[in-house]
This record gives sequence, C-alpha cells and structure tokens, in this order.
Amino acid sequence: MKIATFNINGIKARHAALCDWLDEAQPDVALLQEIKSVDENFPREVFEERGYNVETHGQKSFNGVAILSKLPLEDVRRGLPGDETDEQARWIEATVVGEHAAVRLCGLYLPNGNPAPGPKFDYKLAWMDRLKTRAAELLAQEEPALMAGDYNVIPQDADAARPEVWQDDALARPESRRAFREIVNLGFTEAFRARTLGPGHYTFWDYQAAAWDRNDGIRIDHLLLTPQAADLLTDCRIDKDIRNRPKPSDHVPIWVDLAA
DNA sequence: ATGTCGTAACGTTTACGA
Repeated sequence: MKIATFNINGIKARHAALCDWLDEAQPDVALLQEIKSVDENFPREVFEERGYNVETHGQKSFNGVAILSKLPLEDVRRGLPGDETDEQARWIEATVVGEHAAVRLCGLYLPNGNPAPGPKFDYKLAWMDRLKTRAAELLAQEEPALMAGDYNVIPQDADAARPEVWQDDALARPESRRAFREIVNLGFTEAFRARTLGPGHYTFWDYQAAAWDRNDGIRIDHLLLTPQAADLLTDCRIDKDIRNRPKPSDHVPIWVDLAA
C-alpha cells in the first residue's frame, strides 16, 4: 500500500500538476495539505474519475487538508482534538482496510509558527502538545497507524542545506525540535530516517532566491509510523524530480510503501 | 530587489501567509 503526503500549496493552482503526479506515481493514498479551499470548491470529480475516494477538511484561503484513497475511507474524523475554539483546518484522519492489515491514516498540516517568538509560535507549540496527546492515543491502540504531513519542523541540522539561516526560525528552534522529538520518542518510527541516513535530503525549496536551483532545501514533510505500521514498512522515498516541472508546489511528495 | 508564489477582494492592485 503506497501512501504519500504532499503539500500542494493550493488545489486551484495545482490540480493539473497533482493529477500528472497521481497518474504516474499511482499512490493508493495521498494525504494533501494546504488545499486552500473550502470543501464545496474542491475539484473532487477529477480525482474520482481516477478512482479515488475523496475526503476534505477545508477552509477559505488558507490551510486545509484532504485524503485521496483508492480504497474506501472509513471512520473519517476532522480536526485535531483538544481545542474546540481552534478553527484552522489542519487535521483529518480515516481508516483504510488493506489486503493484510487495516491502517489508520492521519493527515496533518502543522502550524508554521513564524514569527518566533510570538502568538503564532505559541499556537504552533500548543498544537504540537495536542498532537502529542492524539499520538499517544494512537500508540495505545497497538495497531498500524501513521501521522503524515507538513510538520513544519526541520528535525536536525542535517535536514537543511544551510542550517545556520534557520537557527532562529520557528521551523528549527529548539522548542520545535524538542516537541517533535518528544512525539517521535513516544514510540514512532520516522519512516524516511528508518531507511535513509545522512544529509542532503529535502522536501521543500522556497520559491524565492532560486532555492531549487541552488538545492537550498529543507526536510519538513514527515511520516511517523506506529510500531505495528513500522513492521510493515518496505520503502520510503521523496519524489524530488517533480519540483522541476512547470508550476510546481514548493513542496514535493514523500511516500511509504507498507505491506498492508 | 526584503528577490516568489497562491488566494481573496470594496480586484486591473494590495494584503496576507508561507
């Protein structure tokens, strides 16, 4: 079961490029972030034509997450628990039943948090605290599950081409890295690092200052697996090449293959 | 040159978020 996560930076501007990638990568599941669309305006038909079931959790202009799945999506839940006043659309989960195992899928768009310090950084850390609570619940189920998406966290200096410029940024500050580590250390496997070590692997290149041409990237899109999901892991890769295409997102997809 | 995008709106340009 091939499960991808992809921050598409706006479905309205990206649906053609997204379809091209879906057609060739053929993921069974695609967890999307930054659809920047309300549910009613999401072009679900173009994905349904390709055999995908579609569940969205959108809002106007900003944020928004979605799940595309060739298998039926069961028990869909929208919104990260823990704060009834939070109106930002950043979390969606659902279950798919594979041939060998059922997998709980959680798609997330973690707050950017800049400028830091400040209220946006406080919101990021509070959101990560709620994420930790949900993460612990998932682990307690002792079943295959994953939390995947744009974490807006550079876990280590090796995950940035120029770590020194990110030192005081909300994506790399010690508080963000610590909160990320605390979640992983509850018992998750970070899928990419389970298979690939060393520097030079990125999922995001800023549109500005020719970052892509200079390979000035950062690794901020992650898939965290419960032990029962990690036992099924057979592959994890970054589809870097599509950043070269016309009208690319500033992120590229990263995916796992699970024997589920 | 605070360098690029995507989105929305009191829109042919500006503001915001990233």
